[in-house]
Amino acid sequence: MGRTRLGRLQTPHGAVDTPQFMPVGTQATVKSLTPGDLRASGTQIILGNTYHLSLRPGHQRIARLGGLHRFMGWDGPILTDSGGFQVFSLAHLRRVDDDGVTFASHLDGSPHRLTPELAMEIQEALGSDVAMSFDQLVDATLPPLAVKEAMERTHLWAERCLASHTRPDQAVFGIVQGGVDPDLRRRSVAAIAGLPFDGIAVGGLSVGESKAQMAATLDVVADALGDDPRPRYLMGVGSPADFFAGVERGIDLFDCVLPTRVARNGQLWTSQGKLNLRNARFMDDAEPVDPACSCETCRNHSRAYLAHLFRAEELLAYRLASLHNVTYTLDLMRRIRSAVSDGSYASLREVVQAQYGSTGRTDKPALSGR
RNA sequence: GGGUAGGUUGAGCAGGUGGUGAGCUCCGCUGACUGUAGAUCAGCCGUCUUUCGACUGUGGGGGUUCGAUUCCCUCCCUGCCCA
Repeated sequence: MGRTRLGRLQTPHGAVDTPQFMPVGTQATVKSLTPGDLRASGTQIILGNTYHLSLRPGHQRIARLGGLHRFMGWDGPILTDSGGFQVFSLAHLRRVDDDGVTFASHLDGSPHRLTPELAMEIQEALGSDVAMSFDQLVDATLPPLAVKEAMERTHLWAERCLASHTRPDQAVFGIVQGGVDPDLRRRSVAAIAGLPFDGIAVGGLSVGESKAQMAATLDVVADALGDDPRPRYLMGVGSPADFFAGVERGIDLFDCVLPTRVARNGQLWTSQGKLNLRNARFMDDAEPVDPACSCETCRNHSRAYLAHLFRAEELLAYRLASLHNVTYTLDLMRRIRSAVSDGSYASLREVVQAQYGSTGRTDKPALSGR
């Protein structure tokens, strides 16, 4: 179990039990799910996005309408990403300089500037419980010099984010970068953890590197952080198996689009592994998606029904599938928390690994046992 | 009954005026998806073969020709117009 830990994160909109998973609601909605659905799934905290919401509908508008919580009807905690991921995912639509990033809007091509100061201003206007520092995420397989340059820029931007932040009721998390290079990662932890952030995020992972590289990098970060008490957030992870790799290395928070995205594409996560409900074999399957699940989808509907809805491209397919996958994921996190408490963690990991594959061991058996 | 336009691989089409028709879109099958430009994308989708490739296929039958999807005859089917 290594560095596994349990905790509770306090925010102005409620507490969050950790380790915890945050469904992603980029555009002020976790796609296809209502706040009521999220509550029913056990969701405690969700994500919003600086870049998307500033472009549409505009952060000032959201502020005028009472802030992001009120705007979207979710009164629980919200963490907002800074737009750093879009520096990566919209690489062909942006230009980076030391001061910030200029995007050509993915909506209409219009120029849109994002700097550390603007990213904080937008997040303060949105009123999220946790704001993320503006960082530069790069492909870990880029030449070391490029990874180093992005990391150093991230460090400078981190200081500017803290310097410009004004809301006392909003936490700010810093982001560690440095690709998969152990030395860069250590330097990045030293730089970020040395600043008065409220939490420390690990960025730049799950972007194409191997499972082994991710685990090894998390080991390096965990070692470098030592007994730092602040919440630790592994950004963009992950799959059922990946949660174990993170939890064992001291991660408290995860977010990922995977549960909702794959749900919309017909992949359902269950206690029996993953199912692709578009497969012909489910057309006559009267079983619930997951007999072990008590979500609305599994209580009331069959695999055959969902298989039909997907084929017919009925909108309900996306909601029922997303509701189930989010429920499954949050149930899994809850099971992980209780397994850590009662000592059954190893057997839980074994079961989930068998269903969803390896969690990516490092080449050397680091952090085995306790 | 007369006239006219057609009949192409599950569906809908493209093409083809005597010399290699397996091209498209659906449908279907499978896979992928990790801080959401994603209810998306990719592969396959006549038969055989892992691949290369080979073979078959333009409504049926017949004819002309070295060679027919193309030209001729005939039959069948469909739409429309006339009676």
